[in-house]
Amino acid sequence: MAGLTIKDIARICDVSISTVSRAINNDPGINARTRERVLQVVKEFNYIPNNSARNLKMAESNTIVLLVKGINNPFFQSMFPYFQAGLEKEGYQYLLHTIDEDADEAYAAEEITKEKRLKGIIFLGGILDYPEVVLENIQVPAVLCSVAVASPVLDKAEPRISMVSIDDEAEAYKAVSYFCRKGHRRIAIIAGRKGDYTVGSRRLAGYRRALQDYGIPFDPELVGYQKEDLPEYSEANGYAAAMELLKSGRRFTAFFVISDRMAMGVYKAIYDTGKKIPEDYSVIGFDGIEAVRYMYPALTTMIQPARKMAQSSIDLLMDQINGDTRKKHVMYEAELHERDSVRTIEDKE
Amino acid sequence: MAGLTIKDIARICDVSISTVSRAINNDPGINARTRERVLQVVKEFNYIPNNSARNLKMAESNTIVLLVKGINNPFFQSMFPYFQAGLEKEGYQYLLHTIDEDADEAYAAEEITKEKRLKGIIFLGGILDYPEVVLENIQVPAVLCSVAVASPVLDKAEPRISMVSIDDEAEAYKAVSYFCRKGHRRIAIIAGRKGDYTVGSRRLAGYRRALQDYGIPFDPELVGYQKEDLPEYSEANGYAAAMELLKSGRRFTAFFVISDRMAMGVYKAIYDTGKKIPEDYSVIGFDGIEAVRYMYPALTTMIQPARKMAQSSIDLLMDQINGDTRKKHVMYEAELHERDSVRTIEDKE
DNA sequence: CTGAAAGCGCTTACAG
DNA sequence: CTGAAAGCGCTTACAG
Repeated sequence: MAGLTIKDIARICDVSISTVSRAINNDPGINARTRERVLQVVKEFNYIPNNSARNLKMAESNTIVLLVKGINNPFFQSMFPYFQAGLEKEGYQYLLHTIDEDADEAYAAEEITKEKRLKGIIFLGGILDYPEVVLENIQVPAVLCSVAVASPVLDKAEPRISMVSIDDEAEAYKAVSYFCRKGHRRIAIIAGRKGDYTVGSRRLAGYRRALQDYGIPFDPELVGYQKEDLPEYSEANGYAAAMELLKSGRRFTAFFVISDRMAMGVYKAIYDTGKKIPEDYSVIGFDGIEAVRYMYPALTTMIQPARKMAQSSIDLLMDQINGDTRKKHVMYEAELHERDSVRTIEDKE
Repeated sequence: MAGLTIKDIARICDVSISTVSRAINNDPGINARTRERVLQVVKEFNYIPNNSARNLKMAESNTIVLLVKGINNPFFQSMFPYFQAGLEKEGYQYLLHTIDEDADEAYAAEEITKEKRLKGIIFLGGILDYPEVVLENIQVPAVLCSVAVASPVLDKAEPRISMVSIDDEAEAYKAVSYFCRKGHRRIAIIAGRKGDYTVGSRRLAGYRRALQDYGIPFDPELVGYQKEDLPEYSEANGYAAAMELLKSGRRFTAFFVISDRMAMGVYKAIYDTGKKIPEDYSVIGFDGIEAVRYMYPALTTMIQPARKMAQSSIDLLMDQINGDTRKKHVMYEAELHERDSVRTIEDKE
């Protein structure tokens, strides 16, 4: 019922199914006229080959999957077009495969690898506790992009997996140092969830190190953790965490917010308490998503080089596909984009 | 090389492959102890069945795909969690399949239907010029959600396809009428691209009808079309179109913007020209995405009932799966959410 | 309850 | 250049 098979086309054309297969796969060893005739029928009857059968039989396909955990993350979303264009330029088919926030990326990767005969796979987002064993299992060229991994794998000299990332600790350090240089000394942070051991904790660590280097004591009361019951890194979570800080009575002049979406929530919290940006509170975000350029005032934020990160991921994957077995770790720097949400505090204040 | 097959597991367990298959598929006709033993080995060796083989053989799977055109559309994004939760609640596997802006949704649908033995498919976004023939071809329960279709299919009495939508013309009419009741008479619109014959043109039509009903002459100079060279419905496009209007020297007091993301761009254009919202310009958006609640001032917008639309799509699909062949068309109303971006113009002004 | 066998729709050596 | 045949890894009647 589900439609025509290669057999039907063969019968109609009065050739063997081998010939039909060769025609649709552009096999060089086929008479041009025969190919035309078959293709004509294929078109006319709107025949579409069954990919499952194809995947089952073929030694290898031409597709690369981008396995995304966190489809709602606008920073990841901003990378999709780059991945797509880049992979297409290399001549590969590109398949976006999304998994739930609570799904197991390792299992998902193995599953899809078995189903399709992938040329390669790029992990975007998520956490991999034992990346080497996962990559070992899937037996397919792979690279991790913005994936949180356990640190042992990150041996600089001899990385055991290919990955591209930023140094979350260092970038958070930059942002907070900037605040310090602008004269801020009471700086709040909207961090990860309590107990987070990935990106959130690394950015928090950078925050603490910056404070220390500038001789500012760390005040646990100035740390706003994301709520468990609100979506992670969402506007709502930024709003809730900021509101709590704002209402705590603690004095501070700046918010370092570890995601741009949360920064949008922070803006609203500030406005809702009748305060102004940057006069009363300065704000720095993280990610560099498109939307925050349009906030009022435009958000100063740490921009992750989305395009470069996507391109590097593709490059590292191509290296592997082309037989270069050396794994590489590309670490990018984020860039503080100064816009209008941070003010300078003069000494006399 | 790609890992264990069912044969390997059979050999290890010293049973036939039939038995392994029954164990992993929870077939009732199998000895409980045998099943345990097999499952134990499956787990230990981390065996994952090949889905292609499974799809090829099985009469029918348990999966439903959500075929999305426009992965970057935040309104669609906001529906993902509802689709996921709803479909899971019904006991189905849910697969998000995304296609490019310039891909052919009809072809994609046929392709995936052949590959997997789908229980059903939901189209989200995109355009279907001949929906009946497409749905006829795929031979699988299907519903269209927010898909632009040619009107003939929309016979109210006897719809030939199942779909859920809003009435774009009527909703735009509502928004613009609201402006009129608030005393605005010079109202600009940020519309679709020139030549758009789908959502954009319908909302523009609603705009024109509202003006007419309120005795306001239509002024083509107040229509800002989206630029061809900027992403559709993006902040950047809203910014560019609004800026052009703002600099044209035309007098007007309000912007009806047919997408929230564009409204974000409009905000910035207004601010960049040194004007205020809503004092100088009032703004109404369309969609009801999360982010615009956090704009300053909070955007008044037409909220599409994302949750209900997702749920209805699921319900219509379930009806078909359960054998009800009657097609239905569910039309929802959007709701104007009054926030802070529209001011009242007094008579004397 | 279990196994041997057929077959899903393709691709790809192998002969001719 | 073309066809007959094997086989990818499963599921599922059919026997026993």
